[in-house]
Amino acid sequence: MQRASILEYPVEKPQTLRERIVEFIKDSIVSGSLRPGERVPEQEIAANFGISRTPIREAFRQLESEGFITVTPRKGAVVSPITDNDVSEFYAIKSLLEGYAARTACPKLLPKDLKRLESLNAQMEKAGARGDVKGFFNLDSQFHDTFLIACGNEKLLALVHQLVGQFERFRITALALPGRMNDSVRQHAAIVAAFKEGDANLVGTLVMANAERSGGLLVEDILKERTKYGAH
Amino acid sequence: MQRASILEYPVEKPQTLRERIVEFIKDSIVSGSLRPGERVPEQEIAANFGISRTPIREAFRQLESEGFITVTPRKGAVVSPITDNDVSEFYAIKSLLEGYAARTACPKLLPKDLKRLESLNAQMEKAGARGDVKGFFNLDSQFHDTFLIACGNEKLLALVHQLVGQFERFRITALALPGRMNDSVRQHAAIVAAFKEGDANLVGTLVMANAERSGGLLVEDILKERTKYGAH
DNA sequence: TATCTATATATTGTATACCTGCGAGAGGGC
DNA sequence: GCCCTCTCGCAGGTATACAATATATAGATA
Repeated sequence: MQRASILEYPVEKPQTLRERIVEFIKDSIVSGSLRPGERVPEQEIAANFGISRTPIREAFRQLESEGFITVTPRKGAVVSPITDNDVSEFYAIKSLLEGYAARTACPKLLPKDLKRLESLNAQMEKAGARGDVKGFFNLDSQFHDTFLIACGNEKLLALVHQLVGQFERFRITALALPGRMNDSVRQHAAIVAAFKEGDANLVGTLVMANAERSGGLLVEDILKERTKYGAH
Repeated sequence: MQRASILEYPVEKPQTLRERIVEFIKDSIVSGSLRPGERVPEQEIAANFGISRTPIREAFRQLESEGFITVTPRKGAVVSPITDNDVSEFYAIKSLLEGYAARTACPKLLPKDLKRLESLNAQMEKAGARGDVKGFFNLDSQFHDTFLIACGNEKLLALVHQLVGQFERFRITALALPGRMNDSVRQHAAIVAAFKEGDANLVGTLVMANAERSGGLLVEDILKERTKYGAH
């Protein structure tokens, strides 16, 4: 946690201090400047931002509910550690939810949605070519949101957003694996084609495969890294 | 919100005031004594329990993240309204997640799990016969938890628990519909039989059908009630 | 009479101070 | 020398006080 003035941090939306703190800590965790297992003392944050502990404690409650930190009464908060098993479980759920969304969205997609999917994938191809992982990531999110929104189940959309938000760091890592972006572009192309055909079952299967492949490669990579550096 | 002493409320687990407040408000919402759309003023709760607003505000953050209340900055908290559309979306997701869990759990179920499922369903039949909705509900939850646990995806289990907790009130209403408990017992029997056969796909389909039927009947009932009492 | 405005009130957001429980370290006893 | 215990300090939990904002109400003016 670096020194910072809360006044200058969020240029946009958030109104209350609590909301700003939530955003800041999420960013810190997702970007890796706060590492899993690391303690998050209220006082330190309060001092660094020059505010009281009250909004910070409220932010902690929210972050705890969303899975970013783990709070033990009378002991304090730590960044929730995420294991390879968590990652594996996450991708299984993402695959399931997105697969359903895609199947359901298939007959509902409008021509402009199809155009959008094609356009996004074309941009992704470019981003992949220049190695722009972050750019690719944003486009990929929009791609998936397209059919998550079109499926019409808003609760499902919210649920997926909550999940992917928590695992953002890992999803970016997965994209950065060698060849993964190009691979993903090919999968997306197949998905768009299936959408055009109106083959809902095929679309569902392909979307699930897309998630499972990311998950599989990432878990493999995590296990490899672990072996390299020795156990835990 | 009635007068009560926080000291006497929870006889068990919770340690901090915040946790007790969370439990209390959840119970109040689920039981219906706090109605959707109703305001939840911090001061009133603080006064009724004889405590300060601090733990209550923290409880609000948690309840907000879990979907029980909606907080608008500088305006306050209201119990989240739930529409028939929300119910419909909820059952779609429950069906999906539990269907997957059942399919995955199928080859993993031990003989004692099968025994447990049979025993639970037998108890449900009795509970249904004597019209014990609450008892049936608890048994039903255990029935579903059996394969949710066995499927091995802990995150999935937690997700389903979070969802069903939020919709508990409606699920009880669904069970109380005429004939629904007997109907459910029959569906459960078919599910157990499919588990014994080891037919994972059939199990998944039956579990999904079970959820969808509850959801369908409930939404129908909600719409009927609405028509009876006039719009909104 | 209707509408606009200003003031008052109620409620939430934040800061500060105090209390309590847990853990680390020092001291003494075995 | 080792272990047990007591005490002190730190960090989180709660209470209270103050600041800011939204809503309601009352008054004045068109």
